[in-house]
Amino acid sequence: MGDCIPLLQSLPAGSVDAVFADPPYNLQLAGNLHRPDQSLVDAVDDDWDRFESFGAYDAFTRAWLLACRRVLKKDGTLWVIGSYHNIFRVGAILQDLGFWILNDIVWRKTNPMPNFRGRRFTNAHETMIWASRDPDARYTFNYDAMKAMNDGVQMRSDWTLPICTGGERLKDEGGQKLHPTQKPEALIARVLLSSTKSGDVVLDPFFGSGTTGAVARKLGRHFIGVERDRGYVAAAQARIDAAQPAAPEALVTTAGKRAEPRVAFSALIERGLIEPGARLTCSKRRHAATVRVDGTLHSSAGTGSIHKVGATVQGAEACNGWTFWHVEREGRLEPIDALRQIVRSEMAAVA
Amino acid sequence: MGDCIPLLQSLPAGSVDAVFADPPYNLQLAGNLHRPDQSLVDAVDDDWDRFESFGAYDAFTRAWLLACRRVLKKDGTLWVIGSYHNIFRVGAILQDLGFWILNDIVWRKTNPMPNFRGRRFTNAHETMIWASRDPDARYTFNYDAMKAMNDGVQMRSDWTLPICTGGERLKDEGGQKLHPTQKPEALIARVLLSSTKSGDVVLDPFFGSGTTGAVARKLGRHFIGVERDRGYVAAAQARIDAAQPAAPEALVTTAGKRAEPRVAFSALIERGLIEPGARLTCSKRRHAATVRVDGTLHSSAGTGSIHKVGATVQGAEACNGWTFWHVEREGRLEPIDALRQIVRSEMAAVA
DNA sequence: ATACCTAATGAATCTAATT
DNA sequence: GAATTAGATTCATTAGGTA
Repeated sequence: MGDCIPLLQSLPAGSVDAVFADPPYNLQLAGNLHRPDQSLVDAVDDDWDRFESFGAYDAFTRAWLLACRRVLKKDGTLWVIGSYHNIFRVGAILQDLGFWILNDIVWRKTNPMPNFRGRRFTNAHETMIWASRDPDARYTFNYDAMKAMNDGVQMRSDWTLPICTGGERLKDEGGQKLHPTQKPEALIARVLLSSTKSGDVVLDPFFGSGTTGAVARKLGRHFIGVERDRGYVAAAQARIDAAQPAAPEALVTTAGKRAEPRVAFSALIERGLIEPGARLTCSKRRHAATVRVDGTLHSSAGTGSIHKVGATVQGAEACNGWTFWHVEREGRLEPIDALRQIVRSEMAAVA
Repeated sequence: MGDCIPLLQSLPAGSVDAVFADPPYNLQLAGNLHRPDQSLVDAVDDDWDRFESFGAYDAFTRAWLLACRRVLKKDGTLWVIGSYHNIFRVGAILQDLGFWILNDIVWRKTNPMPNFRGRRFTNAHETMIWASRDPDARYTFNYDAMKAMNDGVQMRSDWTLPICTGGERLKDEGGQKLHPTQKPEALIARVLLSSTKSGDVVLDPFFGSGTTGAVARKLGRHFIGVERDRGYVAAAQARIDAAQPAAPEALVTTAGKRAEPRVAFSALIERGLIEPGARLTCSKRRHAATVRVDGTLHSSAGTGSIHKVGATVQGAEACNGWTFWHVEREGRLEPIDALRQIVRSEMAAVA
């Protein structure tokens, strides 16, 4: 328990195989945010996430990265997770200190918080940087384990996982979330399975609710966790005591690919399968509509999605636009559903 | 044709709506890479991607970002694409210069190059940063068009698109790829559709094969492209000349409620759609108020606009009175928003 | 036991026009 | 330029209650 920067000085140099760090993001939030239903969003406004300036954040970042660097073995690697608020600064400083970036990994959230005001893209991911202490490090990468986890093809730099909710999310006595930024165990598990060996020592300088410790114990790794908050330390200890070391294969969560991934009509335009301005008709050419650049249809009867316009022109309540609308190819009318299949086959490899 | 940093000085300040930049990535490749079948990977080893140090790359980055910042309108936005080699440095410098990050966007490649040596995760994505010139900018974001493109739900910060191959990839006389890092048109199209309006001016300081220009022309945007290499300039010019602008009616994209004309509640009274003295209730008849001749509401909780009284009776901070308040018509409760639509259609007929 | 409805919530740099 | 007013805005998932 304590501040990681002075505390890490007490550890011997070159004693740690890997670092996983989830530092403050420096969110710089101003004012309150409400959902459309008027409820207040519970923001991360803790003291530990407040910094006076980018300069202050940079100095903090440099200090903890240097402290981690000292305790890392020469072939060790370091992971840092962050968002666009801080990850660019962290990445640049880490390069300046001599770390060598091996990959940046995107955590795609299946269930992110939406953008309530409709003024930006839904912030649906976070970024992790994986770096070795030195450019010539002989780091650990369990290539085949990762490939096996990914259905027999190489693990990519984008990982699709849900955020930490439900029973996994630690609660306080009042039933409220114990820690504002608890990470899912599946995320840390993939980190440790990819870049550490059984028996390795993993250091987490911002231990929080102890996810790294719990996962390390389950996966047969040793860990060192540093945390300033007494309450978090106690909760983490209880959590880790309750964690059962499990067989690794039990932790591998198969992603459960959806049988038929959803395809937006606009994807056909983006793939060049349909041109903006193209004319769609029903199978008997009784109804027609024009394709617009954003993937909506326009007809004299109205404007909207392929389904909505299909329903409108027929005077029906609903319509499956994929089978209703056709496009002329080589003199023949073909349902746009056939084009959707082409996109699906491309996406299937990625899902 | 020329170097963007001096060339941008000749443009008037505040003259550009958006910047899309695909700068050198500073890949720092050493030695050759062969595929498992012994074939040589055609690496990006061009002179323009060589920098002496991180410091040299940072100075270059700061210079072109500053030049772009000068020519951007105050409400303009800037996009930069990069990989883990350079994007952290670009992002940090951009923040230091006062740009305000709006999103980081992950381009997930459906068909990335595999990792041939099996020593890292497949590098399957690139990162784009979208930033406004200033924190308080009133930037363009076509929220409803993006939502329409994404099958009716908010567009997320991760976009899944194939890399540029096949017929779209420009070739030289020898049939070899003309440019080593040509981006797919679908990627740039989504950038321009999301954050620019028809008729806007888009600047690309690293024009390369002219993808930004070709897409801008197709989508009815103006563009300025700067490129040092004479060969690329010629190829880009030919490509853009061949690009067909989309039909104007296809360019119209989905606009939401925000784009519709404002209607004062008093206009409903003036048109006889609501009588002074009429009783309004919420959808569950839990709250009620009376309409006064000047278009204000009166309830036991207070008096004022439809929005203010709606908020007051609920004890909420804000309220959209148009959707909150209902009026009884033919035995059924109908939101007053429906009456607003009648006024709007009358206004449209006159306009 | 199942289906259906309502409520809650998550690392968020979250408005725009008029007075 | 500051203050005020208008009014637009959410997705996936879990949990719990009711029919």
